[in-house]
Amino acid sequence: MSLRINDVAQAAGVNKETLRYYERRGLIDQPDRSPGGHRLYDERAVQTLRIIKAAQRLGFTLDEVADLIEVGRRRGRDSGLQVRARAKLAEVEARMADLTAIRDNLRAALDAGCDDLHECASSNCCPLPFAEITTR
Amino acid sequence: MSLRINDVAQAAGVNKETLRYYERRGLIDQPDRSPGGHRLYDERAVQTLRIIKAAQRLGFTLDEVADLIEVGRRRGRDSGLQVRARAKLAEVEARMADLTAIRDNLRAALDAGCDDLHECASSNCCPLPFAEITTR
DNA sequence: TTGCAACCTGTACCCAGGTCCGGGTTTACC
DNA sequence: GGTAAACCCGGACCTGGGTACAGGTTGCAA
Repeated sequence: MSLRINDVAQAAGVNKETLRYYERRGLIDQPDRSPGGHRLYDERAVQTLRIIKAAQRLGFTLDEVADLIEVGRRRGRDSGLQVRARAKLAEVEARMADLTAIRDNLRAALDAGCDDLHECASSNCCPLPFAEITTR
Repeated sequence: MSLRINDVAQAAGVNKETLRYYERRGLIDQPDRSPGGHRLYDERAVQTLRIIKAAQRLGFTLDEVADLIEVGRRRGRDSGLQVRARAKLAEVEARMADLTAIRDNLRAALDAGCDDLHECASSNCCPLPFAEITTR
């Protein structure tokens, strides 16, 4: 009653190449094999994929997901998920602050009716920040 | 009274390889050359670089910047900057909405005290969205 | 005139997160 | 037992925005 790579991929909504890729990266366990070498998965593989995808949607990279799975394995109190989620939250908020600044600049450019970057760069009444390059 | 590649790069706060790269990509004009083939820039090159960097900070890709410069060149009313800025604003706002959802999920996971992804995935009281994979 | 910094070209490499390809097995069904 | 679909593996390729390197000129000054 085992699943083959394509079954698992479809059930989890990913490409089957992605499973082999995650296996290479150590994100999912090496599955059993048929006598001829074909991968044979069980239901838990689907769940693991869902977990990986959920963590990615929370903004974790694959390396971070691998780490989360690793610490989850050798459990005891505090798997570290809380700590990592707090750090990731701070990252996400920082990224949102960046985007907020970008959005405000775009809106300012729209409100000011900016229509030519060269003109804006040479007149100093344009709201776009042309000078702040070296400071970032 | 011409500037060499390193002068321009330093004035604009970028790597000099970046100038050659932008030249290859058609973002900056081919500069004059010395008899021996060294690039000779004028002041406008520095301004162009600043414009490129400002546009990047507004979230435009290099291809989009190339396009903005191109339409800015053959002017007439409406360089297209307004239209493009409006579209980019919509993109930025969509990205912010994504990040808002991510942030809210992270906060929910923190509030719920989630500590193990496998446990969360199998109990259905966890606020993390494990099922929404195929829908995106 | 010699020495060395700065420059030239073309190409390879970096990051992440996959995707695709080719040539060769294996499995499943009729 | 034949055949087509599914699978195997290793490696190349993709996007974006650069950066690094090798091996060969040029520019400028002491």
